Parts: sequence; structure tokens; C-alpha cells
Amino acid sequence: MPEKKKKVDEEIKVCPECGSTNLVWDPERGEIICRDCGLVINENLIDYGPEWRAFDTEQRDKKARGGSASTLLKPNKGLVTEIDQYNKDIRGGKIAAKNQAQIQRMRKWHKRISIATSFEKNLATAFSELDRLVSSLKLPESVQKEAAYIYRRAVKKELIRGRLIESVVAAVVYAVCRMKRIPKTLEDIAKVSGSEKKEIGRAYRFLKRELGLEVPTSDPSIYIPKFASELGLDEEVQKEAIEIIQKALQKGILSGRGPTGVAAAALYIAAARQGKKKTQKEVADVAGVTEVTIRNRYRELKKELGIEDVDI
DNA sequence: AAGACGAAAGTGGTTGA
DNA sequence: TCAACAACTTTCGTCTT
Repeated sequence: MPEKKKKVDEEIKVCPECGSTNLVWDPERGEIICRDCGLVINENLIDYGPEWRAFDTEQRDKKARGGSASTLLKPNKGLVTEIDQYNKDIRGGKIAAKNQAQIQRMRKWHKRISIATSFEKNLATAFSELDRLVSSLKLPESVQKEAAYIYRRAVKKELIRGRLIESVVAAVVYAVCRMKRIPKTLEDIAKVSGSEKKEIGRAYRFLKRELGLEVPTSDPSIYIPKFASELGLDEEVQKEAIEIIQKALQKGILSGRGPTGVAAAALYIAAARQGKKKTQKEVADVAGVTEVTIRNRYRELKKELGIEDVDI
């Protein structure tokens, strides 16, 4: 794995996200964190760090074992037998479909065996994960409290069974962000959580239904300040972008469209109209969509709102 | 040389029979 | 369980600046 080795050797001094040199090494979590944008720079380092090392020493036998590398990311330090959510074998290949059912049962029973002290243990694990997510994502304390409350409800209703605590915690955090209109995408959360976007989304929809969470349909405007500041666009541009979105909302042409794509297009239009043009690619990158999506939204907005052509 | 544009095909997930 | 479907991405050729 040459590309992984390379990452280990590299000394990281500048945040690749915002260019800041204000980086902190957090030995407890094994991460380098950017103080300015909250980016966790090499969160994966510890996954292979301790392991590849053992391969060239005589400690190999002592250290070699199944399971993941010792990581302090997890409250149990990752040393407890755990059957993960991914249906992959040790080489990363897919496990045959007929065996997946068996694995699923094993997972389920494994959970049940340890259910004796379950409630407290579950909460302890979840809350430390919650703590980690909240600080990585720079979320306010109110989010943490609200999330903890919702999580408790979920545990009491036994909605966690068959799901990884990590995924559920991430889902709850996502739900609270949506409820409080904090601009975090599923992707933002997936990036700092150990779980995949897919899993978190699934857990989110499930919780929303089972707990009857009232989540407002997401408004693209909430992403405007976030994207704008990453692009260095001033408040005039933001104001106009938000106006564009409001008009589009009233016309009802936004239903079913991804909020980040809409926000990106509105920002692109507003910037160009004020002579502060950014390229589609620049906008697309901070919004986490493609240029094509921006163009599609751009076209729709222009047509429906009668926005004059942009001149530079 | 870089950016913008849009057509066409592909992707992963949801929905409804 | 399977096919239709919507939103979005990937890829690519062409036009514009």
C-alpha cells in the first residue's frame, strides 16, 4: 500500500481545506485538527499506523490480531470483538449474499448477549461518540443536548438494535442540525463519523419516522453563508443569492432539488451579477456538487425567474 | 489554455406494484 | 422482489473568452 505509507511520512503543516497553519495535534484522538475550519486532517492515520509497524519487528506475533487497529477513537478502544456493518471479508471482498444473513444473525446475537448492562453502556458509548462528533463539527452545545435527548428516546424505544451506535448518533446529529437549520450535509457528518453516508441516511429516516421528528424541508439559504465564506464572497452577494432562492421557493420550482446544488447556483449567479465571478468549478467544489448540477440549476433559475444574462 | 455549455450514459437510492 | 423513476454524476465534444 504505497499510497498509504506516503501519507504517514508526510509532515502536514498547512490545512488543505483553508490553508491555515493553525493546526493542533490531538494525541488522544490521533488526529490533526485545523483550529480555523475544524477539519480533521489525517483521521485515518491511526488505522494503519500501529499495524504496519508491527510487520517489520519481532513483535509481529504479539501485535498481529484480527480486528481493527487499536484506536482511541472508540470508547472501548476498538479492542472488543465487534462485527462491523460492512459485509466485507478480511480482504475487503464482498461476503456472499447467503452468508450475509448469517453474519446479520451473529451481529444481532452479539448485541443481545451484551444487553445485560446495555442501557448505561449504550449511552456511555453513544455520548462519547456524540461528544467527538460535536467537537469535530464545531457544533454548539445546544445541539449536543438536543441530540442526547433524542438519542435517549431512541434507546428507550429500542430503536438502536441492529444498528451501530455510531450510525445512530450521526443520524441524530444530522437530524438536530436539520431541525436547527445548521448547514451541515450528510456528507459533512459522514466524513467525521465512522459510518457511511448511506448508513447514516438510513438511520436518520428510520428515526424520523419512529420518533415522529419534525424536520423542516431543508432551505438552500442556510448554506449560503457557509459556501460564501469559503469562496470569499461578501454579504452583498450573499444577500442577492438568498433573494434568488426565496423567489425560487415562492415559485415552487425547487421541490425535489438538492439544497446544496440550488445554493451553489444561486451563489454563482449572484457573484457573477456583482462582478465577483467565480468559476463553476470553484463553486461546485465548496458545495460538494458537480459543475453540471450548477449549470442545470442555473438554467432553471434563469428561465423561471427571468434573470438577465450575466455580463462580466 | 481555460471556462462554459449541454447531450448522453451511468450510478445509487426510493417507490410502488 | 423487481422495474420504473428522479436527481445527480461522469464523460465527452463543442463553443466562447
